[in-house]
Amino acid sequence: MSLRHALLGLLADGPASGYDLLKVFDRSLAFVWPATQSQLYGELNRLADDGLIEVTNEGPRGRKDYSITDQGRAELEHWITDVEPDRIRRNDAMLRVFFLGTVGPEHAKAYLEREAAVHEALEELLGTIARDTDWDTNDFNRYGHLVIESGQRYAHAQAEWARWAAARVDDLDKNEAPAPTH
Amino acid sequence: MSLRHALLGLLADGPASGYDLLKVFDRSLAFVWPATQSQLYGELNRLADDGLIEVTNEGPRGRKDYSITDQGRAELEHWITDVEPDRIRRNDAMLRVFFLGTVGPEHAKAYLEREAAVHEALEELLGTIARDTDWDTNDFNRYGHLVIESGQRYAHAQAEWARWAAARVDDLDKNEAPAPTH
DNA sequence: TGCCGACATGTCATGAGTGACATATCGGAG
DNA sequence: CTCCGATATGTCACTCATGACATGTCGGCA
Repeated sequence: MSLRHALLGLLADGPASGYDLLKVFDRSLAFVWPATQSQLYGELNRLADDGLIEVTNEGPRGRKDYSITDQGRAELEHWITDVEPDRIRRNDAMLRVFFLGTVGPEHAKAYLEREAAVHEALEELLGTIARDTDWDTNDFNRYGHLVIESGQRYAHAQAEWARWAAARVDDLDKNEAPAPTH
Repeated sequence: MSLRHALLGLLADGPASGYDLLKVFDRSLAFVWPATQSQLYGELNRLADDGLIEVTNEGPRGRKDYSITDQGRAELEHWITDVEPDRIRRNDAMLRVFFLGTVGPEHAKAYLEREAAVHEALEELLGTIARDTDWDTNDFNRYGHLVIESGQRYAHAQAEWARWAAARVDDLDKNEAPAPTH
C-alpha cells in the first residue's frame, strides 16, 4: 500500500495531474519506490474513489488535476507517524553472494569487484545530483536531500564492503586448502 | 525469478526436501529474499517440471527429497555470472522521509531517531549471529558470513545517518524561519 | 496548414508475492 | 496406547507489479 501514500505525499505539496506526478516520481521517489505509469494512474482513480484525493480542475487533453482532501492528509500523517514501516529488503545482488562458492574463487572475486564498481559509480552519481540540485526550495526537497545523503552513505558502505569481501575470498580459498608451509 | 535461483543455490549444496529448504531459508536467505511456504513448494514443482531439479528419494509423510540436475547447476552458474542483478530497492521507511515536512519537526525528529534505534538493534542482532555461528563448515556458510558482515555495515551506516539526519532537522527548521539576530 | 513531439489517460495479460486454510502422517513422551 | 507436536505438502483468493499496447489531443514550428 506504499504507492498510495507516496502519491498522497506528493499531492500534499500541491495539486498535480497524473502526468505531473509521474515525472516527479521518476526523478525522486522511484529511487526508493518504483512504480509504472499504469500503476500510478490506477492508484489515483482508487484514491479518488476512496475520497482521499479529488479532481479540482480539468484541463486540455483530458488532464485532471488532483488535490489532497482533509481525509487524505489525515491518512498520510497517520501512515508516517503510526504505521510501522515494512523492513523487507529484497536484494538480488546479495542473494547471489550466498552461492559464490559454486562458481569458484575467480568468478567470486570478479563478481564482488563488479559490485564494488557498481556502487562506486552509484555513489558518484548521487554526489553529482546532491551538488547540482537546489534543495532549499520546499520541505519535499529539503527532506529529499536527506534521502540522497542516505543513498550516498549506503553506496559508499556497499562499495567498501565489496572490496573487502573480494579480498577475503583469497583467505577463504587458502583456508579450504591449507597452505603446505611447515 | 530470484526465488527459483535461491532454491537452486540451496540444492547445489546437497539434496533436501521442501520442508528442509523452508527452514534453511528462514534462517538465511529470507534476510535478502523472503518467500512464503506456498511460494516455495510451488516453485519446487515448477523447477522439477522444467528439469532443473528432480526427486531422488521419497520418505514418510509424502516427503520428497530433491536434487539439482546438471541442467539446474548450469542455470545457477549462468545466473550468478552472466545475469545482471536487479538493482531495485524498495524502502518503505525511506519513502516516509520524503514527507516528513508534512508532520512537523517534532514528529520528524522522533521518526528519524526511531529509525536510528531500529538499525542499532539490527546491527546488534547481526553481531550476535555473527559471533554465535560457526561459519567455517561449508561454502554456503563461508559466503553467508560475508553477507552478514554486509548487513552489519548497512545497519551501522543507516543508524549513523538517521542520528545525523535527526540533528539536521533542527537546522532545516531554523533556516525556514531565519533567526532574527541582526 | 500540416505535421510532429509532447501531453495525457487508460486497458490488458501475465507473473510474483501474501496469508489463510486444508490435509494427512509419523514418532515419541506420558 | 493414545495424544500431540513436528513433519510434510498442497490449494485458493487476492493484491501488487510489470510491460506492452491503445488512444486521443494540443500547440508550435516550418
